[in-house]
Amino acid sequence: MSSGTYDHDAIERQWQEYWLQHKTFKTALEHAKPKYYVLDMFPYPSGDGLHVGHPEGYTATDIVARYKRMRGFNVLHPMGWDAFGLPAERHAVRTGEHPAIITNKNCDTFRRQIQRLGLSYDWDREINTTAPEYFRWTQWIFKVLYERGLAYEVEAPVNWCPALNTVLANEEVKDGKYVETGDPVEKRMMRQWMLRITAYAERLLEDLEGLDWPEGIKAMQRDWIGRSEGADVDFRVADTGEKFTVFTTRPDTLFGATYCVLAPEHPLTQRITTPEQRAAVEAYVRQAGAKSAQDRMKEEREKTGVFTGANAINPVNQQQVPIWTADYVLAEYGYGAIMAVPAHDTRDYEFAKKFELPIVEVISGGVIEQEAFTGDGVLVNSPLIDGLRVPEAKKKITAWLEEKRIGKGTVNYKLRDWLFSRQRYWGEPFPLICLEDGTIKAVPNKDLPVMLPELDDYRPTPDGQPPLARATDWVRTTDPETGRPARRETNTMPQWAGSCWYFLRFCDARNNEAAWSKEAEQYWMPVDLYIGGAEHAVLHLLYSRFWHKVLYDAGHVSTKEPFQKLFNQGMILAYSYRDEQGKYHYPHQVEKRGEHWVVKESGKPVQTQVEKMSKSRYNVVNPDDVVREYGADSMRLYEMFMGPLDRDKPWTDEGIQGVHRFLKRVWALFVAEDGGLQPKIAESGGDPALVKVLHKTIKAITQNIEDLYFNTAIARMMEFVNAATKAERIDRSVMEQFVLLLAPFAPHVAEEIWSRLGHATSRKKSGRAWDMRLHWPMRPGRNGMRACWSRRKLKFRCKCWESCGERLP
RNA sequence: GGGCGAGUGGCGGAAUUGGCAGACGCGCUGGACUUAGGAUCCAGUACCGCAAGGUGUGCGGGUUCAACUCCCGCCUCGCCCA
Repeated sequence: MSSGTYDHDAIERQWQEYWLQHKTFKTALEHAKPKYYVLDMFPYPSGDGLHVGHPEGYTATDIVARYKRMRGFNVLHPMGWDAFGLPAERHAVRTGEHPAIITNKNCDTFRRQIQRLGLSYDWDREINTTAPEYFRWTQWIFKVLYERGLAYEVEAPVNWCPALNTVLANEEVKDGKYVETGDPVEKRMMRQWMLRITAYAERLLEDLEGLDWPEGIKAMQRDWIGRSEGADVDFRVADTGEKFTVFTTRPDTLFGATYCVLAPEHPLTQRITTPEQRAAVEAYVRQAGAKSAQDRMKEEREKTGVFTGANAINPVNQQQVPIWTADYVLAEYGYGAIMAVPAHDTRDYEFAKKFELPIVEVISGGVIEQEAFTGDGVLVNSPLIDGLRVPEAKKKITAWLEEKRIGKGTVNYKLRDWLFSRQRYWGEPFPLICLEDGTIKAVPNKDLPVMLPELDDYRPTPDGQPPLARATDWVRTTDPETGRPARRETNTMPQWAGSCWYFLRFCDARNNEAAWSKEAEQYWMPVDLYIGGAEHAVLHLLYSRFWHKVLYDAGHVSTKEPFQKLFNQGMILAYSYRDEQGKYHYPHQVEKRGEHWVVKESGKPVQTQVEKMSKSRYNVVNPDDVVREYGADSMRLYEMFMGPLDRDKPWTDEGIQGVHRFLKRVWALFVAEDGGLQPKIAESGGDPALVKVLHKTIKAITQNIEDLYFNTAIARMMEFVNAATKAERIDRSVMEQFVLLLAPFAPHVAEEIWSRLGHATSRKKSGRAWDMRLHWPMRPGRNGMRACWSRRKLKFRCKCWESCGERLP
């Protein structure tokens, strides 16, 4: 290829083919080099293909990966597919086709699209969570959890969606409906596998401290874990032998407790109800069962509840207070029972007002005739602790309760154990069997993976059993130790399972003997930089951290935390055009006339706004189209140039044209119309001013990449090109260093120019040729303008770095 | 209601250490390329004003020689939690 025009398509295809063929980005353990592990949140390969949102994070990590390689790091930069999941299963239910077929097809599409972006992944490490050689180890890790007592079975109330015949997670249910389809969801008791994540609550909270994560994400995790200090207090039920325990964060307000509330599901609720209240309580309990936890907790909701007829005895003053049942108290939180202090708790206050229950002030400072006072103040009406302020009062009353053995100081967490089973086909089977006597046994490691059975019909059974129950021959098995008959577990794991440990598999992705080798894990972990969307702020990141800590305790990994630095990219939005009837129009169907946007054909006015991309808004940008028209380099550059990585920002076609023009100017700066080098690039005698510009550019871009400020890095390159375009004569060495700066951002055009500059890249190792992928330009040291980037003179290079006042890699 | 974040030209954004506000790009205006321009190149472009000059970083106050940046109070938007 020696054409003088910038043929992005030919250039990009040529280099992509070269990289793949030569496995240019294949990584191996190299103990002599410092390592850098840069990871993307791997995608679910949906049938829609890649979205322009995906490459934003991928490009950012790719720039960092390429840059770190140039700085002498051994870089682990892998990609894979989080491929279990509901869409493929729905497709299977509809068509009767095995979900692996559509899944693999989608993976192929994603791989092709991702490779077309020139991302420098080590494809020899590609993984797929649905591959038996992968989920074999997911099952193995489940066994680690199981054998450490962290997996257990319960009959639990679950969100059951009759339309889908499956259980849903709490976060998948809103207003009593499945968020995806709007199908109604009800509570149902069901045998479920749970993971004891609550056993790790304290450590999950504590270890957030040392992580280089956005503060907002840490705050969300802290909030999710929801640690609160308080006290367990025992209340006796008057005239019975019964008692119940409440958890309160405000033991200082015990003297203000004027009633108690049991959750409708609390075992005592029905037992203590007096005959005259029975009918009302039973009706109420039935009603409450139909509501979701989220709905019940809503503050703006009108409080409801029923008196049980029974009274409790307040342990601090022996006063009798009525016991109510109300759905604003959840069975799952604390003990499903509270002492109500209407004077100092907003929800109790509303409840007391509505049902005319007494309100007793025990902390001065508010106007309790008007509203609950939740602030700090001085205790009143509380014989043991009068005159103290809230924190001291808490301490003193807690000590008193402990002394009297009617309570104790405790820590409570909002975090619940993790509901880990799904009644679905397309997930990892549990490596468990159940003997006839009910004993549960783990499948021996040598028999892993437990494969999914082949089915003709992927629906649940008519009586509501999971689809796996259809495979009767598969379910019926024998205990490998004793030969006795046994049954397989028919639930499967949730989609989160595979993504909880994929970063470990990448360290040693082709290992058939173990999930990973100790050597590889110790070398590569932890992940140095993890980039992905903020939608995984809590669940994926918390679940992964939990598994990692379990693996750490079991001696399988050497770091307490998996992800040292986390960064969330923003969303890519797009302009949408909607007319007065609310109908959306495609961007090519509208135009701007004067100040207003109208539909081209009809002249009807449309409103324009920036929104999330979606098919229904007619504003989706397809990466394939962008790459075809402008090339992968332009796409990469534009996604980085739009604005700061962590911010939401709108896609515009003019914007990508702008960076495409920039690349054309870069090309023209090096390549003359006849395809030869521009004559103004000379061995010596170039404009000395440009050397200064170059050094400023090197400094700025180096720092910008370290800080992930890619938009300003690109602006600096544009400034350099503007200056270089104006110069009459430029030193070849200056131009060469500029190409190196460009390379992580627009690798195809940079490699092409590099080879046209006479460097045959890694194709030959003699003469001028050295690998541009292993050299980052540096500013010169004190004693001169000579660039110091010789690979052979590593020592000299290090010295130079120091003289620049910059840190060594 | 609570927490976090943001508010700068026509637009995306820069100034992240208190030190020339508006880098860079888009758009727009004018010009060149002896045809065309949705190609390319050159010049201009915060606002008001012919100009001299004046005004400007959501609003109101404050600290400072100096404030987009720090402090206090408010408004708007976004996200998360309730």
